[in-house]
Amino acid sequence: MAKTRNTKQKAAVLAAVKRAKHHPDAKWVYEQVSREIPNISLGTVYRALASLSAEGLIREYRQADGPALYDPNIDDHLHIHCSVCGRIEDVPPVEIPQDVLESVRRASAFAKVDRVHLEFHGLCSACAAETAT
Amino acid sequence: MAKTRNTKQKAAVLAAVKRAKHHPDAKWVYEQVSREIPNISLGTVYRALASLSAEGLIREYRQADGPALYDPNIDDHLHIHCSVCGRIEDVPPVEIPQDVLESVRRASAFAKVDRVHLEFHGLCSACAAETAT
DNA sequence: ATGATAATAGTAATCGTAACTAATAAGGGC
DNA sequence: GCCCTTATTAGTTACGATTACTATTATCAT
Repeated sequence: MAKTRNTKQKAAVLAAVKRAKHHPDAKWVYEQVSREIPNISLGTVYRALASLSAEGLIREYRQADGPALYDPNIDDHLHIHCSVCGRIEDVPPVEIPQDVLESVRRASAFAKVDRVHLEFHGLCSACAAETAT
Repeated sequence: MAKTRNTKQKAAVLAAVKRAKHHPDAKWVYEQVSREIPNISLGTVYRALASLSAEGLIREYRQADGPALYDPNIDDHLHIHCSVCGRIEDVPPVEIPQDVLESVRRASAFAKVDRVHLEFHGLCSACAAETAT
């Protein structure tokens, strides 16, 4: 909610993430934006990514292993990771039933359960085709 | 499956994790084991933790943010994180129905879905009591 | 016991990210 | 359009977690 200024750096970072066909990390974004603004600082990219995420224009996806990824798709969705090549695809959201959440809450003696992190892992079709040979 | 040797370092690391009442990280284990083996190397702790995890004697829990945690409980279970204090509790496993997994598989055009990472976030009772005041 | 070699201590290196600081540039008011 | 305040930047250093490297030590099959 703080008044944030429009800089060409931030605009370029946003544009780079939005045109990404995958889930880029900060390094990829830095390389992209560097073509346009050769002396941009890596720190600026990190700051822009954080602020764009906070503003809800992109989504930060903190994977368990490896760097944070940034997602041009801000609609509610989940991810599936290929355990061979690391490829990540979007999938529609999956709801955990309320009664299941309630049983988790009771088992843990927590006051409430307000967020569920759900991610899928599998084998993408490309890797499946390769392993088959 | 490689022949692994029994060293007092590895035994001490295993014992430290097993007696932990929480989900310790490598640093905590290092501090614990250092009392027993003062000149143990941090690298040795990391190596022992990795090898014990590979042998299935403990479980590695790679959280999205912060260091990897190690779990003395090797039974199938999940975790719930308090978003205020970071406390982590074990909870019983929750199954995702096969038809849901199948729809995820179809949506992603993956060949198969073989693993689901599921973690809960909420407010633990201690933090709830504190916020209430 | 002894020899091959896995594991160790100690250290340096790597990776992703955050923090710092002086210089720059948005953008609101005139 | 021109200031002026101050957010943002470039450039750099620092940091935490982890891995890699290397010479030395210690396990364990023979």
